[in-house]
Amino acid sequence: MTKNYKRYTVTAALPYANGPVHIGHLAGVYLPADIYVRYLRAQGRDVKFICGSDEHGVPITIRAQKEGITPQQVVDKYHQLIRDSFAEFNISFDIYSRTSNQTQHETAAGFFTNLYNKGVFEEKTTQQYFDEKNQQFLADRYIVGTCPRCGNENAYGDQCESCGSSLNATDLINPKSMLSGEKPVMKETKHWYLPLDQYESWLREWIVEGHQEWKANVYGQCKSWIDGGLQARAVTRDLDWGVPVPLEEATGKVLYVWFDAPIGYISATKDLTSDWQKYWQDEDTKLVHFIGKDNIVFHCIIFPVMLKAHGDYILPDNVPANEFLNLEGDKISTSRNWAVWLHEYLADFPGKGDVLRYVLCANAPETKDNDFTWKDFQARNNNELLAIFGNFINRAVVLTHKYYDGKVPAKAELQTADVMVLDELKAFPGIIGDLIERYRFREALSELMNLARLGNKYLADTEPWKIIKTDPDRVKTILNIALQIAASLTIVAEPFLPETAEKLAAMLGIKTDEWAAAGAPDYLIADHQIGEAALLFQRIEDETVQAQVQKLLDTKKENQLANATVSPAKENISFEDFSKMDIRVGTILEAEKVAKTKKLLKLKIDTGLDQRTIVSGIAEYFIPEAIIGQQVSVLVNLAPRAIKGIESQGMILMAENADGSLAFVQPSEIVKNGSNIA
RNA sequence: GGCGGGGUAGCUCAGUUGGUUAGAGCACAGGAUUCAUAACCCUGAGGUCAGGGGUUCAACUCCCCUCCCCGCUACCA
Repeated sequence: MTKNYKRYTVTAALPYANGPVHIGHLAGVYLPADIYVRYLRAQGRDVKFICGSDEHGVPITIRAQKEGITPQQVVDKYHQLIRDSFAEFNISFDIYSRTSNQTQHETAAGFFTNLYNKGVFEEKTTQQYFDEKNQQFLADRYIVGTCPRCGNENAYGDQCESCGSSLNATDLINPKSMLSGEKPVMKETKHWYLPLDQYESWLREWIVEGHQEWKANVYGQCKSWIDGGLQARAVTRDLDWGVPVPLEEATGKVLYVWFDAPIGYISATKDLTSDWQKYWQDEDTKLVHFIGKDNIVFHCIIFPVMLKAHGDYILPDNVPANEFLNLEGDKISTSRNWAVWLHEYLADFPGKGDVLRYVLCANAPETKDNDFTWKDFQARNNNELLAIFGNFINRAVVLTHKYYDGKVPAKAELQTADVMVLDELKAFPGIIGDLIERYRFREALSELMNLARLGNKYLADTEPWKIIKTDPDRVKTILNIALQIAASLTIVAEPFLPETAEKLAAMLGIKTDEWAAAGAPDYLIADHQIGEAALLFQRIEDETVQAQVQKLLDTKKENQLANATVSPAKENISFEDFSKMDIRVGTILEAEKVAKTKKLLKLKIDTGLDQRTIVSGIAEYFIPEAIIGQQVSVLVNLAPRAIKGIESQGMILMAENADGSLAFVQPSEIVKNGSNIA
């Protein structure tokens, strides 16, 4: 099973260049990848760490249009921002490239041509919606219209968020382009498809049988996709932003981003070294993709099929995907600005990159979604990094200076306690390294802290500050061993906390880059001079984290206000049209949640005319018991409709806030049920 | 709707192929100590392992059902 690889190619998911990166990106992908790579390097292994910005695709063109700039300007801006953020957190890519560059265009086009010449693709001509005003085909996501199932007027071409049904763009009533607001027309277009279905049995053999060691979330997803049957997927798209399809008949078409992006790993490697083929085409190379869970299908199914179809490439040995990180109980969301942005964190906490690395690794979403809170951030800094790690180093160094002018004392005869501690010390690098190789970074970090704990306990048990008065020679041994622990800590901490390790190495006068030296009982030789004690970590006060929480709440609020756009007025209607609507005041008599739905309440309403049942999508904002007795406005002559098998006879009028929350439209004082609203 | 992951101590999480009294860190309580950034060290309390049923000598672990959270369902880590 375990193969002895000669070298490693490690990739981290290409961040999409239409926004900055936040703690979720770091915790989910870049930090674990960086720890893995730093560890491999410290082991002296041959490794290339590859990443870059993903700069193509529709969302970037939309963003450019919104901001009134070119797509290139959009990606230039975010490419730099993202690259700098990673650099500041010491994510040690060997190259951070980008998919809009020349190498990528050539590589991706060449890859396509290779598969095309092999006859891999299927060609299909289909009808798609086309925006005549903007002269472009529309992705399903960019078409809005009325949902044929529930009547929601803001359903997307792929899904209605009101009733949850998944749709085809052609199902929508009154479709409109989100780009121009115009009604799109159907137009014929030809595309090339990657026949994933033809690779099903191969995928089954490769993953379902061959990679049962993959993480449960990854393996489970892959198996479910393969079992569920795969479909051919278009690899081209009608768009002018991307890698042009290298065929005469395909002018105006580009490669679809998911085909283009993973090839970015290869082209980035080309930009890094002329030796790139060794890292992609040699069976002795171990390929590992670090990604988030949303990317599993691309890295485990689609890209491997591309590589397999090409034939010259190796396949990933593992794809350690993480789950998602939440922030203070809510999903991280770029559009809602609910995030801790990396560039902002560093502005607020200069020099504390390692603290965030520590916290995000200790609480990484390795097996399930996790929550980042500022309170936890503070606690981990103060109670763990500072109290256990920093404090141990400080004690050892301060005592050495106090008794021996900062010179490492020589060991005398060892006692049982010393031997036991040295034995434990010896075991740590192997334990931690093994965990890293198994992608269990959280546990590896916790073992790192246990090493610091070992040091603290050793000092507490041997009490050199007491013994110095009675048995000074004994103290020499104790401090020698304490410093050996500190030295090993430096080395094994480097993958996790590179800045701290560097400071520590400077303090102890050692190097950090030799993993093999960690755990040794005599790494520091007698009389070696160490530097003055400097604090590795500072206490983080309550006010500091409170300010961060406040900042988060403020930006959320500001963002909400900014987003509270008023939708444009609809077309004029005649009085007759209006008077067709029969709106009455009614009272809610009963309310209960519709089983197995998130949003639906089944209401019984006294409309004055009758008592009727209405199903309303308001359950997320109201507790059923609490709304009984309230008066509401009811559209009573809306044609009945079955929702979840219950006939809904009318509609409750609601006012919707910017955040999606709802309020009843109700009379300011109690009126008789059945009163007309006109 | 289909599928995947998860539900274990107040909080964040471990728990390998079913096998004694279910573990760790943080928080909490008590003690000890003063070299150290009010830090360290020791001890303790704290769990119907979401709920129900089944298989078994034995179930957190395997099977079935129910509930809850998250995600995917084909371009937001």
